[in-house]
Amino acid sequence: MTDLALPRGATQVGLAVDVAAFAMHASELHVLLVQRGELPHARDWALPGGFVHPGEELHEAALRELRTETSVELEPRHLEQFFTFGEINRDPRGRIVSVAHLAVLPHGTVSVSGGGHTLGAEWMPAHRTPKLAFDHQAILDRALGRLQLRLEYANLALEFLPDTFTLPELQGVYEAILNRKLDKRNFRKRLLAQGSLTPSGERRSGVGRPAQLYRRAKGTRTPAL
Amino acid sequence: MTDLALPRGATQVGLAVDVAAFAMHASELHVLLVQRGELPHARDWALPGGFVHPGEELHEAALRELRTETSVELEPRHLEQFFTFGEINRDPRGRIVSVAHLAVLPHGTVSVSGGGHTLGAEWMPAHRTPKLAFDHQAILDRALGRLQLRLEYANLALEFLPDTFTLPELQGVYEAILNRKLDKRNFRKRLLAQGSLTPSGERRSGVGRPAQLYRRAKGTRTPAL
DNA sequence: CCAAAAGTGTTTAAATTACACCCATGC
DNA sequence: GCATGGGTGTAATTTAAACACTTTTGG
Repeated sequence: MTDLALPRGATQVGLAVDVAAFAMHASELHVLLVQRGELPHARDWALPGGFVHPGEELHEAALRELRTETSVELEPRHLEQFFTFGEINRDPRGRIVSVAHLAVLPHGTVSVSGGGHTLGAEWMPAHRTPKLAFDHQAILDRALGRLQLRLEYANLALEFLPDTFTLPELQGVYEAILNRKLDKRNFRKRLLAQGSLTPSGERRSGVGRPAQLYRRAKGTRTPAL
Repeated sequence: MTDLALPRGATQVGLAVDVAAFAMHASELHVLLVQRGELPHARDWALPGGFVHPGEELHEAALRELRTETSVELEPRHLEQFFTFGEINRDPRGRIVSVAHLAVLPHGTVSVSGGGHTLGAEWMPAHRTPKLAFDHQAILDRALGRLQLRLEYANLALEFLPDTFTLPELQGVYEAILNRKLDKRNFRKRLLAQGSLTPSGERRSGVGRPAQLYRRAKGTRTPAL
């Protein structure tokens, strides 16, 4: 491999990543937002994101922005690129192309606080967010669409839950993402039939009858796509 | 909107597009390839593509590259971005991020010749291509996957055909893309049931019994996605 | 009348939907 | 013993898959 110069006329653009990071809280799907501390759009809420560093892969940049703009400590259980936003005027600072990523964080990722250049970070209900900076509402909409698609294909719902979980909890994840109610009996039938769950033997007590705990069956990791 | 400077540390990268353009020829799915005339990878076959110009939208760049690198005269009937390839070392000239596009050209787009910096352009069977430059085989593989997905969702198969077409022709498109045979009776049942085809009244004669001609039913344009 | 491709229906299996009551526990 | 949430089965409908022969035309 020879090292060659870029041809003349090759547009140099700012390369950024944005991350729509989802998690479940209180039976509702939440998305992680940060409050911007700088112009443009200072004080507006936005998806975490920023510029890719030299020598950094796209997914590494996505992870870094997630970690530094928020105090999220946990590794995402799923991370995928889903669309690239490149409209000329999407950012007033110049031509900035953003490769948007979808991330799933496990349950328990509750407390976040701002970091880096942000004033703060918060989990907000994904289906009703405040006005967002730039074209981030469009990015979020597309992320939600992709999330719903992935629910059917991959077992992506499992990534929202801890290692062991109950069937009503899993159903709650589906309902929060699809934004509609599902029939309990049909849901259980379908999920158990596909054989990707193993009963752990334990049960979880709370109010009402204790629920059977399940875990992901061996050899059913979410495919890489 | 204030005009602001890019922050320090913002990576500037070369922004490119590549296009996997498909069409049907002789009952086989073909992809449009160009033979490179310059380093790197001179004389290798590659997907048409190149750098985005300043002030040019991503899809405009994709269309321009398609037109200038090949002599394809027709408008694509479908064009969508499907993945962004950004690995650090995918191009020996430096950090070049390519937004890959999938295009569908209508039937009849037969003759192509090289243009611009290419030595030539050719339609090649999509499922068995020569060794390709850069990571273009990976791009093509992903394009084929996306094409198969779209077949189910949207009526993307119709975009491969002229305005009027026969059911056996349409089935041929499905079979070429899915790379397997389909049952004639079930295929017709399914397609006619979904009500997106209207018989034109005409028939097409050739060898054997003449076939009924159909056209796309009104109000069933392929969704924008 | 023969070759070639178009066209047509039925049966079976599988998947999806709708739907209502009993069970186990904590207080 | 009662409130709370967990758990279970069946019938009806829809959808998908398998499968072979007849029809129309040109030569």
